[in-house]
Amino acid sequence: MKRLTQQKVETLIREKGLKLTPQRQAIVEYLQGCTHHPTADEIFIAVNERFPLTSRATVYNTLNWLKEAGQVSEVFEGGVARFDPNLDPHYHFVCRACGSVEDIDLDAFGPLPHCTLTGRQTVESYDITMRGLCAKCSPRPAVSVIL
Amino acid sequence: MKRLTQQKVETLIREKGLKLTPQRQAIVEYLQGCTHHPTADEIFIAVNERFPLTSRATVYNTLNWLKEAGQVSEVFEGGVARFDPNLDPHYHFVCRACGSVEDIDLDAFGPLPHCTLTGRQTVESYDITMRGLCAKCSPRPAVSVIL
DNA sequence: TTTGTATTTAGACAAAATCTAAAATTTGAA
DNA sequence: TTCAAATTTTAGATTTTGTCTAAATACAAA
Repeated sequence: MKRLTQQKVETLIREKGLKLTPQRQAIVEYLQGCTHHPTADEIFIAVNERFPLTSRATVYNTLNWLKEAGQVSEVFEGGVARFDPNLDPHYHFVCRACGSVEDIDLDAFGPLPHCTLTGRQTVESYDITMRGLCAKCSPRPAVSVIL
Repeated sequence: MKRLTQQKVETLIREKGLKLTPQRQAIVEYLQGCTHHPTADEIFIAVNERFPLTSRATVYNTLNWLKEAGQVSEVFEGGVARFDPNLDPHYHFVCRACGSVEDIDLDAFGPLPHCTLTGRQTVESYDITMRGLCAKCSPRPAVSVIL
């Protein structure tokens, strides 16, 4: 399971002659520890708990650089941009009730059928987004209880 | 091939006791004639060519109503909301060079393999977005020419 | 034509993201 | 350890996208 790491980011920063700042480290650490798909604002708030004067510009600059460097991807759901530190190829599940976004492993789907487009497009990748109700929001089957 | 139509929208408007205004008609006509996936602003500009004082609020209100009524869908690509008058189930292709969004017929893919999620989610639908280069942006194979 | 109600408009407002110039920090080298 | 150069950060202004509001207007039924 590949994921954004401090170490990898540090290497990339050094390679490009960029600077390792505490703000950048805090953003990466937060993303690394994330179990969900945070918005820029969630990241901004989290980083400000550790570095109270971090500006939004820094958060956006860092996120944009991480995107370009291929260390996070951006997922748009319901008009909201979210950031995804999961570097393994994967799909997404979005709950229509609570809006949560879950990662779905590639092999939940099995191999996709070969796809031939008629319009001479060059297909390089594809995303699949499943929609419905997440476990928490799904109605549970009634359970019999012996009293 | 199902598509948003004036007639269907008029029927829905009457059914709900809403009013048929020239602005609404202009928005629907524009969407109907669209070969691409316009943004709210493109629609705003197009409608204002015919009705110069149409406000953004009217455009957004109408688009939101059309969405609720199931007569258009909203596609988010690259952080931009686009509107889709194609009512047939379909997928999308997005060009990474020019950003254009094309509809891909459902059967370009063939039947999808059965998908079993382990997390007790209830899957109701899914979207597939293919990414790559569109026909215009794809490098063409060299063609031999007899001189 | 009249009337009641829905709709439109212009502009205020809000949220998300980008840009700017000045101040501060990082880093490599002395 | 100190210095200098370059990058980065900050705060706030700005832009973009979308929503909300109150007053004016237009639709549609009688």
